[in-house]
Amino acid sequence: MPEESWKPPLVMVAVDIVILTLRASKLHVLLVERGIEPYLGELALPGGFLNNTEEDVLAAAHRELREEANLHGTRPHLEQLGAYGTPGRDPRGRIISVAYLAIAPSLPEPVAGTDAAGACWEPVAGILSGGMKLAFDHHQILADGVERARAKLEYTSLATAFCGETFTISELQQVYEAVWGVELDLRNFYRKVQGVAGFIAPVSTDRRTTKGRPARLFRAGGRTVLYPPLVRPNPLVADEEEQ
Amino acid sequence: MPEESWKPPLVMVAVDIVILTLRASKLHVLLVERGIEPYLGELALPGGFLNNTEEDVLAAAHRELREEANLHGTRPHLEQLGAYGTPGRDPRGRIISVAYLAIAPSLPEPVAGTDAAGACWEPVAGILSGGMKLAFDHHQILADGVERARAKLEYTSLATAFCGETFTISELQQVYEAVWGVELDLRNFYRKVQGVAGFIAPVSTDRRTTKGRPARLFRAGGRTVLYPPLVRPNPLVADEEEQ
DNA sequence: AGAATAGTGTCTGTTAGACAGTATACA
DNA sequence: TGTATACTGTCTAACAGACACTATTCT
Repeated sequence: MPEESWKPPLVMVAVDIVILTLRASKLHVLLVERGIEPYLGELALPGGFLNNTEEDVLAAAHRELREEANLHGTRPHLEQLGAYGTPGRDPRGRIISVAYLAIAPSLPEPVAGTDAAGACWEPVAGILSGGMKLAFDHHQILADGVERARAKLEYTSLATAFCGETFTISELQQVYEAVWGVELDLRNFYRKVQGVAGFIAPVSTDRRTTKGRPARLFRAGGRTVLYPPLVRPNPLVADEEEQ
Repeated sequence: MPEESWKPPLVMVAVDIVILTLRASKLHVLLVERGIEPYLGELALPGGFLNNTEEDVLAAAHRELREEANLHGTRPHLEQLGAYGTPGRDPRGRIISVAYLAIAPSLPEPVAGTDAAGACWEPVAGILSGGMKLAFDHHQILADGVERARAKLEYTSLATAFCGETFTISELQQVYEAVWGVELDLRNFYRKVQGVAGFIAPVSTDRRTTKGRPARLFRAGGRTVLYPPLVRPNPLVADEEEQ
């Protein structure tokens, strides 16, 4: 038990961000090549320490997001994943990292972040299957972030955060298929999506595509909680658990 | 941007725990009366600082759980809710609190925690409706914890964590009704619960109750992820949002 | 037999999944 | 009119919600 003059230990606080987007109909995450030790030269999630004792954690996440990804104008979705504070996760000392999940619309231009030297979009599938190692415990953080995104697609309008201001229904379907890693029936998807009140709202204009019939445009409806939810197909219930 | 000799700021790290249980068929949370400033004498979630620089955050949560609630033998469910790190949330300085959600079976005995002086179980409903103020940002943490529990009842076997080693189906139903704050149809509940493979497993013995036909006993089946999920009734979809 | 609690069975409207055809635009 | 893309309609099996009765124990 703490005595009278006992002082709590001091630790460093960092933020790390799982920035997800769609590129070429595949789920990608933004990674940076580390320019300093430890893990110099290896790939890691973008992030950094709090600037000062007064900086808000969420504000720090927003700042890192701005520095690393060049999201001109767009206000991406940003939510906290949790704190990762196992001793020894960073050889520099006791560091607690607050992880965030960000969802960005797929931008035509490549990364070209102002700050981080080698920033790149990497396909998530290859990393999760163990084909690529990340620094620190970032593999776990990424896995948690992807699982959060998959789950929230079911019962929130998070999918629209992957799209631009306006989008077509098949673009929205590609989001679900890429994040969930499944194929969905086109007709059932149309029916369900348009059946959830307030999920998507029609926009008068049509988008001219290369060929064929132009698709109708939609924007995110006001509703953020989807009811009834869009349930993902049975994941062949093998019993695995968190914690 | 940090320069060469820049050092990250140091902050204090605490853990706070939302310990939920069922008492008299109502959802309760464990609160303690603060014995020191700030918020001296007010009610707060149990918690405290890391013991030392080497203590794991999850281990600290387990330690606080052991100190505050006397859970003889039972291994309660414990999962992280997230980090709460807004500057100014604690007048003593910059403190980041990692919040945890714990679910404990309802014990017949009152609290009598070894450590905290005035620990008591308080009904959650009254607090959430604004009828009771908590110290710090603990009202928000409690609200997040309850919402997490409500959500996880749908698609995980979390409800069994509210029960003892063995339980009857109507006891399980009382968990759902208390946490969700709704009434469920008894017959549909029996059908659904027994339809989810691996959710509950029968135990040969019957429990002698006061009167009437003895109820069959079950224990938690191996499965932690429920498929199909037990969806809670439509919450009259009014559009509210987190973040 | 009555009281008290435990546990089924059925009916119906809705939904999910599977599937094939029609519509619109451009060359 | 051919091609390429966008969209819609139907059928069926399963499920959800509503509802009323039977079963077992003790006194």
